[in-house]
Amino acid sequence: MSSWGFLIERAATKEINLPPLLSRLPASDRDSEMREESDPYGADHTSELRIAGRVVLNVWRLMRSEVAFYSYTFENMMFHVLHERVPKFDHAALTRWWRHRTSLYRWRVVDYYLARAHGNLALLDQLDLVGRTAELARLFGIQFFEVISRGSQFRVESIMLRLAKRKNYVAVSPSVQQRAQMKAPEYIPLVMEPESRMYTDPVVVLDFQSLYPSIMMAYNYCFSTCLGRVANMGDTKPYPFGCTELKVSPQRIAKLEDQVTFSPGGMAFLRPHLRRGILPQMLKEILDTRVMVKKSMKLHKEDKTLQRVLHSRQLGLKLIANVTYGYTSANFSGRMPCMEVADSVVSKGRETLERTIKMIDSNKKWGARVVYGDTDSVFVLFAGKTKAQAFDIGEEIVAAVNDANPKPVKLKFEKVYLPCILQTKKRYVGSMYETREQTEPVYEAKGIETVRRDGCPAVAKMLEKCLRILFETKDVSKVKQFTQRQFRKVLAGNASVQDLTFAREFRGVSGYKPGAMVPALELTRRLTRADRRAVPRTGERVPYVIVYGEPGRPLIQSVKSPAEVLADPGMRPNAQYYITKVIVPPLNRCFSLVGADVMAWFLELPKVSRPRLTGVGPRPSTSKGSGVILQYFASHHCAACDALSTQPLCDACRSRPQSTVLNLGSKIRAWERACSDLGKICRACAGFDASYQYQQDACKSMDCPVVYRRRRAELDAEQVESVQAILDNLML
DNA sequence: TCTCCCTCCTAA
DNA sequence: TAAGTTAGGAGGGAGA
Repeated sequence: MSSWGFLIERAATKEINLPPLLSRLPASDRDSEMREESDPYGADHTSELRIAGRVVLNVWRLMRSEVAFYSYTFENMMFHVLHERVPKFDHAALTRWWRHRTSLYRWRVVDYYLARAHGNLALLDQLDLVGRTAELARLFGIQFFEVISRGSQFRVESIMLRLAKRKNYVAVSPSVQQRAQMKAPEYIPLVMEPESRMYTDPVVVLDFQSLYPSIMMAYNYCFSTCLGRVANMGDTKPYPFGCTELKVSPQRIAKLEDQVTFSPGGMAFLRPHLRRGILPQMLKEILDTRVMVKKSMKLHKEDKTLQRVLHSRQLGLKLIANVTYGYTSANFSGRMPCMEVADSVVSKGRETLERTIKMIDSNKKWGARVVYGDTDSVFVLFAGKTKAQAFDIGEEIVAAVNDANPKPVKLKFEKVYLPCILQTKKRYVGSMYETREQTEPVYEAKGIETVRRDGCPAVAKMLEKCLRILFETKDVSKVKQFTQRQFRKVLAGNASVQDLTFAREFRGVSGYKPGAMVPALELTRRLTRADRRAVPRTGERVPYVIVYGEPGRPLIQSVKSPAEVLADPGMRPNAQYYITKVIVPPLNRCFSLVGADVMAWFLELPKVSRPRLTGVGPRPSTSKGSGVILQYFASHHCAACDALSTQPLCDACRSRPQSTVLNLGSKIRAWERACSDLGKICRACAGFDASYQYQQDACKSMDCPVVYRRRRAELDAEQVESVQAILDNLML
């Protein structure tokens, strides 16, 4: 939007087709182009820009698949990846400087853009993106850009087909119709419904290492070894198999009698001595290589560069092993799916897990009980046992289970939770010990709001803090104390707007069903009316805040961008909404399990806490909507004590002028000091000297907490004038 | 108030 | 033109 995209659009208005000129084939305008926003492919995937003979990297899109953040703006990435604060100036300021007579100002613009160009390269460098992509390309035997632009099916095929070719196998290429006619899967992985409560006894987590790949290896499951359904055995005619058909004569089947195994789903597979499957062989090679790579990592501990290369290599190998199963079950987009193989893997995995659970539960000696399990893991409760005992018996269980399963299926001791909360399927949190020697536990959460990015940061922070307090002190009253303090902060309007900002991925203007109520879409529609280039890129995370609105109106009308909220003093985050709808429910989902009611804690708070008054005295409203909002929600407050009042000062404060004068004076000083201090920090960060005084040129970064606080402080300072007037009257 | 549908994000 | 899978919880809106 602000680099090549802008230049190309700009050139187009001058009737210059820029992309070919950037390419290695300037004469051909066919292979270099910018994809349209409406283009279903490309826009949401790699780069919207295609330049012949060059690899175009879209840095933020790469970052998006690389790390999980609330926002992927340049400034936010620079801070979280490189721990560097960089300013963001708006086009107006940059234009003003560029047109300025003195070169000092013009240089500022050049510096600004140079810093961005360098920053992009520094980000790529820091994450070693080019190095790792090249390593994956080597590993899978595909091209550099294909690592980015193509999916995992391509990678699996690249490796699998090389093996298959040696054995003279040819892969089938089913048509779309054939794929659609394939049988539906019949098995699903086992996900237990946990007993939803807090566990104060040790809970041991055991999981199977690479369960699906090891099952394929252990039982020789592969396209090339599958004979299809037992029910079809003996058919003289071809019977359905995968996307196509299979024909094995009854005579051959009879001969094979002892040479086949059956999956729980009723599929027959050849034993490995008769024919070794391609997939098992491929997986074995991959996992053996991974073990080798890990060994050599241990050998070359000092060589940092080599470590990095080896690490990404072993990660790539793990990745490819895990998606091999996905390749066989890709019934929507698959290029060669085979439900018979995929279903067998799932059914065998399920059977393995069920067998494990039965084994643990039925062994009285262990005194253990499985309380939860998901696909390849079991959570084992040791009621009344110590942590040390849990480690001992856990190891014993692992050994016993491994004895009962063929190689390379392997159960592994993962960790002990003490204590933990199991909320629902796929949602739990606990204090984790990974080794016997560990004395300080590590907080770990899965699936709950502390690890999700669809709430606002305030929820994640509060929930995590509350859980830590609970785990550390086992004292719910301490949690209550903390929670109520935070509620008061939100009610008083003292919470950071940044912490109350949601961010959701934008799917494109045409990416939603008609009538879908989506904040990101609603916001985009409104903002693009002012600037049609303001449409977010597909996949970009769009931030928004919920402000006070008219009662009874749908929530969607209270969706505002953080910039709008900061620019308009009439808008305040909707404290009621945030507390009762956003913060309390996730907290309650945890704390109702220990008998607490967070909503009751909130209702206990005195009702006087109200949204802070934004305008003192008569004050022109800066936007059309704010008048309405003020009318409904911001009743007038006393400038000195914040109590409700129709006058600028309440009767109580007017009756004791001396203390009120002091109070107002110190308020003004505090606002001005905050404004000036925060301004200093921002100017230093943006590379201005101390004398620089133009406020309108200030940094506009929406990802910087200092900028947020500064802009709030500026709004407070705007009140100085009216408060000063009240003060003057009082003195008179 | 309940149900259904859509959207979003995470676990495995 | 490309696209690994399913399970699962949760919130919001519309309509019964």
